[in-house]
Amino acid sequence: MNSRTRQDAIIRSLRRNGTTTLDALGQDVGASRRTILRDIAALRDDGFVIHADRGRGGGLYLDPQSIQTTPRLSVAEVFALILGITSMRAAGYLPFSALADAGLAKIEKALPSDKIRDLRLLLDCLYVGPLAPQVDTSNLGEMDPELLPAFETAFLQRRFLSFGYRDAKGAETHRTVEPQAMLILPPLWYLVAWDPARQDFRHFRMDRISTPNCVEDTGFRRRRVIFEAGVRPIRYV
Amino acid sequence: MNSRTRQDAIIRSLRRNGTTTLDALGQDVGASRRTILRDIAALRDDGFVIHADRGRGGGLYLDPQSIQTTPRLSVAEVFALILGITSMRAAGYLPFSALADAGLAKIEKALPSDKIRDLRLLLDCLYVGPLAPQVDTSNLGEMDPELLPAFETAFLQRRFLSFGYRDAKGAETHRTVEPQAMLILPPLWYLVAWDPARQDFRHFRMDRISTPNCVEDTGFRRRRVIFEAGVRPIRYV
DNA sequence: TACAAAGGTGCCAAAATCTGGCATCTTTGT
DNA sequence: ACAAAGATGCCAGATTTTGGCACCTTTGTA
Repeated sequence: MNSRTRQDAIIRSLRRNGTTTLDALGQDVGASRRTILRDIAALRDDGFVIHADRGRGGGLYLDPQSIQTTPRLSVAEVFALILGITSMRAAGYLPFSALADAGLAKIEKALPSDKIRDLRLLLDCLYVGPLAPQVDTSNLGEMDPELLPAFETAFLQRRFLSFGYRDAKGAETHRTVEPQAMLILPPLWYLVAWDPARQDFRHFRMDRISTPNCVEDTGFRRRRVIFEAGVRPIRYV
Repeated sequence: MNSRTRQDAIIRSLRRNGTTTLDALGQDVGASRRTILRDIAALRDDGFVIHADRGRGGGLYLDPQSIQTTPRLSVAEVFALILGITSMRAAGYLPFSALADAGLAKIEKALPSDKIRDLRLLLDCLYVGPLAPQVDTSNLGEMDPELLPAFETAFLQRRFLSFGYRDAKGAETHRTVEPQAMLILPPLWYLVAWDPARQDFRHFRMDRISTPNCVEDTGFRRRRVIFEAGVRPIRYV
């Protein structure tokens, strides 16, 4: 059993038993006291609030409120995710039928780890607050058409993109990045890109980007028929 | 560098370079040829379609179409997730303001792994098809009120729940599970529960559940003030 | 107040896993 | 025919994880 699986088991055990002891946990998940302690430290580091009472009659238990304070997806957000997918599908946004009758099966498979920790966190407490009757998606936002040509070239020819950027604090910087995707968080557009200088993905608000232009061929070569025919269309939705 | 990070680096390198060789990849991500091969095997196992041409003039490259056939979230679904969250918030569904101006920051943090593989997959190709102008979330579905009392007791008192279940093929089974959450995938309700017999989480469509009742105290003990005051409210939204 | 039971920490050796190198095989363009 | 490129199996070394131990702190109770 790897450490992730064991940590999931610990969370389940805590949920199931309410309050337990280190030794009982060890018995339950089949690991030593020392390992359980290490895992609990890791889980706490991950944002799980696990209370521990020392002394005689002490024990370990999950904080019922912890879900609201973890850095993970909040319950409401996960719920929104699921509802989001479903309603998008219902409205014809999604050409796929992956989520049809399978319930959560696809979502389970889709989430990065094979066992869904965040869904498990969701399970801890379902409270989403009052629901409004209708989702309003008007004003999805628009991209400044002046930016389009440079972006289109960058994406289609897989070139680096260079531009000026004014961050949230108003500081002006110059970036050269590998454009990866365009995202809309209505009403704002974002460029998602790999920044080689910072060795990380960064997100740039489109309305803060100025004077973009392509600076370099990234060396992408079309070698196979599949590439000849399959240069992917970039569509700005 | 751990294997996850290295595999991400491999995917990026493949994207950036179009076609490369094992040795070039090894140079790029700083690992041996053998390790690269192992990682590529793992990535393929994970659903990435990585073509390899043997022989002189061969090379490795990502299948541009692969994104549509992986078992992970499709691009459109990830997009729907993001749009879903945002529009839910805009409509007042979410009491939190976590996603306010932070763009994807919260989503990044929230996803199970510290670096978001699915988002990276999303980055590989952004194509969501034509968008409908309006999301329709009417008919969110309702729960059969006859089921409520047993479920309420099961959740509030943390008891096992026993019921008859007719699966998708019409087969009738009897289940005894630990109820974890209620989910709505409009218009359907689901019970999410840990099935001890199967040692896994299972999802049960509410309309396929019959004669539920609580069968056993799970041994949850209220030991601390925090539990006395904090028995979490289960609200059926 | 002493004591026992519970969580917490540091350290080290054993166990498990990961990595790199090597030999060898298969495939394919020239 | 040959060379270049991917694929596989194996093994030893490196790295990480795990378990055991000693010892500490905290706290309810006799």
